[in-house]
Amino acid sequence: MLTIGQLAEYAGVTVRAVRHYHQIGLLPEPERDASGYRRYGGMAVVSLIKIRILANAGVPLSQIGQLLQADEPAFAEAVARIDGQLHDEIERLEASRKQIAQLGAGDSLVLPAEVVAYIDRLRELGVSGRMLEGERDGWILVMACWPDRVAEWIPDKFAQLEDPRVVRLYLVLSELLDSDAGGDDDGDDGDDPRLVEAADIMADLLEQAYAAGAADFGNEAQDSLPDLLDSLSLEADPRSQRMIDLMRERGWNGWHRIERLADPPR
Amino acid sequence: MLTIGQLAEYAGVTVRAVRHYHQIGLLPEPERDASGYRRYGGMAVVSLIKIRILANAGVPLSQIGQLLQADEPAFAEAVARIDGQLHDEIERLEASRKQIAQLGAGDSLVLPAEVVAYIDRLRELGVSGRMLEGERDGWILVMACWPDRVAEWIPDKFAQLEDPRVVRLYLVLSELLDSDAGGDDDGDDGDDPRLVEAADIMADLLEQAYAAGAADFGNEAQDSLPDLLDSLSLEADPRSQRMIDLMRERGWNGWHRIERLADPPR
DNA sequence: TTGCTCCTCACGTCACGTGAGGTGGC
DNA sequence: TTGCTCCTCACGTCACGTGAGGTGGC
Repeated sequence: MLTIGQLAEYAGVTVRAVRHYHQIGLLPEPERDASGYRRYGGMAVVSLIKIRILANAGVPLSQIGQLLQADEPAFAEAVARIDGQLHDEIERLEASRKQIAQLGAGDSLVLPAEVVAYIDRLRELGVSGRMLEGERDGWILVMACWPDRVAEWIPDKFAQLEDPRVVRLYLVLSELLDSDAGGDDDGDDGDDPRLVEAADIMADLLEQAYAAGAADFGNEAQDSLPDLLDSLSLEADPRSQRMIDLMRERGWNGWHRIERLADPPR
Repeated sequence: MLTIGQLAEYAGVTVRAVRHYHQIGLLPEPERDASGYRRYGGMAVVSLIKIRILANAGVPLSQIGQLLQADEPAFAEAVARIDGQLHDEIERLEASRKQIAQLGAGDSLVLPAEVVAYIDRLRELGVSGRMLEGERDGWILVMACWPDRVAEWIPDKFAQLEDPRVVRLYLVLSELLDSDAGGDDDGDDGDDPRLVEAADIMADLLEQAYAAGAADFGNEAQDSLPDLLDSLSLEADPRSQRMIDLMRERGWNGWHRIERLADPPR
């Protein structure tokens, strides 16, 4: 007859696990010897091994008892169900593997291929790592808010890259992000000339789009996405606030949610 | 700005999960609005999505914070490690699938192919389902105790099946098991003739083996396996006790652990 | 005004892990 | 005698779930 430790070893579980199975009534308490030790027979080994097979398959302990009592057809049905769940779980883990692989590669994350291609194109154009991270985070946000619209927007974004001013804008912002957040935070003695250049280009582009009749600049009426993108920029780099101010000076309100200010800024 | 419910929906988690991440410091507490509600920006959505990707990959929440702070090489290394763990987990689940499939098919369980073949052979010879279950449980026990010796024993077991008496023994025990445990438990008024026949065959076989010089009948000195097999039989069917008694009358002690009694039973 | 979301405790769940304090076996 | 196993509470862990009781927003 086996002690609890031997039983546990045969079945490949801990002693505590065996005691736990007793507590919840999954494994019947065996008889005790003279000194109060539990003594197990062969049946306990067999039961415990079956319990572990089901538990390893993810079956809750609360169901294993009934399962081992069930008759042939009921048991076979349950086994088929468990097998299906295992299959699903394996697929979930395989999808998860792909996701973290992307996460490790630095880009894409959960992003669709078009967006990855767009970010890759930016990299080719010389946009820096920090800026690419910002782009990626922005697209993650876009995917979370409007997953269905991304496919429509991407071609426009590619087309815009044909304009050298757009590329220049990306590169200037790149440089800005890479230059560390700049000595003191509060001293506003003169703007970084690159920030000014970025604002100038931006205003220039918007002016042209406005003249061409682009009424809402892709801002959907009640959607929070542009606001979220604004807040993302602000959280990523406080200098975004200054950028927004500069845009306001040039007659534009907001950065991602864009409105033409009718009057010059007050 | 988003409420906690909107944030949770974008990231595909529960509101409670978001609050939990605040509690453990994984996601920073955002500012509150006038009525004390949390208000989130775009950064929170991005952070939450990254957290979920890592959590879904099985990374403990307690590690995710540091992971997202880590620099490129450290992060890439961690991702490689996580990917390896996912790979292992998938393999574990696939092995588990095979095990429960076997469990569903009724036989083998964790048994090696030779044992499965032996049980299949018994089935062909007409051994009943209940008896086969007993055999299987016995072999599970053997695997738990002496996994390495099974391969040596199986050829002998097959060879024994060439002897018609061995087959007859299996069939008689089969019939016994299938006939329900027999009216009253305590009334020992006359043995089932099949039980007597089984004991006779068994004694006959042992006598022959003893005469041929098989000294220890495969019983290893201090091993508990034969005792466990005895206890398994006893637990599976109380009539096993009577079988042991009958064997003792015929000059043999034990059933699976077998000793020749020097003298006739006292 | 009704229903929905939000808030903060705080206990519950699942499958054990991990001491705490004590006794038995070799 | 020492070290190892066994015993029974009983609290801890992990990632939330689930009310409990109350307030704010539309």
